[in-house]
Amino acid sequence: MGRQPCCDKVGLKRGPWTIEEDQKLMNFILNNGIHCWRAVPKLAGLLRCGKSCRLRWINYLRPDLKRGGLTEMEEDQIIQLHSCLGNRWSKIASHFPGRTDNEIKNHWNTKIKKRLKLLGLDPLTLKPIEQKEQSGDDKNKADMIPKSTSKGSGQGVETKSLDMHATGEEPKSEKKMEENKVMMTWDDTTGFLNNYEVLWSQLELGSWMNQETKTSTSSYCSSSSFSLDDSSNLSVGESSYLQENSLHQWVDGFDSILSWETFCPLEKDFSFLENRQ
DNA sequence: AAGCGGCTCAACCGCACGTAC
DNA sequence: GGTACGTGCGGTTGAGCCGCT
Repeated sequence: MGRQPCCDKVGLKRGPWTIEEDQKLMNFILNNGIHCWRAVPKLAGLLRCGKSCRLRWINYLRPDLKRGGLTEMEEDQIIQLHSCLGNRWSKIASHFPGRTDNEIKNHWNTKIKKRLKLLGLDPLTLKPIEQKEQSGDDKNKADMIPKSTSKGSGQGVETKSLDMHATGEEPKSEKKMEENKVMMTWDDTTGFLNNYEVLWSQLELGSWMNQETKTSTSSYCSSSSFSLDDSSNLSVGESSYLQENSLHQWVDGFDSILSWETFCPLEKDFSFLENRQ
């Protein structure tokens, strides 16, 4: 069969977005909402493909984006979520309101992965890597390890089965099956998280993860983004659902026609656009 | 000051998925 | 059920920045 390209690439602009393009896109979305990404560039007067517009909006223009680096606590949560979900960046990102999958993916690949390796842990499985791979200088390791994490390296500790870890290497045809494994019921998830906490506490690694942020799963679960405590009357699923929905509602809200004047109070959120060269 | 190498992150690409017809 | 289409996702790339020599 073969799929057609998402757009006719002939005559379309690529590469970095200009301020004018950003403003056109933002103006259009804020005034008209998002109905069909494919139609957006045409209607907004942009020489970009819909995909490119979507990416630009999600990763950069969305007013609810959090700016600035990820905190240590967020990093710890990412590590834990990654151990559960594997490279499902969008799912991981859904637990961090205002963060994008791209941002988290980049952060993982450039920083967290490196840090875990220096700790002697396989970033995919969190299992200890062979000793020989650890021969790097320890001084640098110490620099990479957060102050709260310098307690232990997890060396020689056999991690119990964390088969739910996606290795990121399984064939995509098995994705569905894998999804079924990961998409546990929320009750299962809660149970898993409890077990996971026990697991962490058994690992020396757990101790460094827990220290400053108290990010065993209990604190992880009481974080703002994945809260059991904050929404004690809600199941984890419900609270997570609410968080995801808040964004959907936010986007849907634009369907009810937001004028540029309405948008003006948000101006400060977009000041970065003017500050760019 | 210039050259170099490593790092970061925005953006692209290709494939998978969901859905309408 | 098969096909076409729009969207989402994850992997990868490359330009620009920064620190070091």
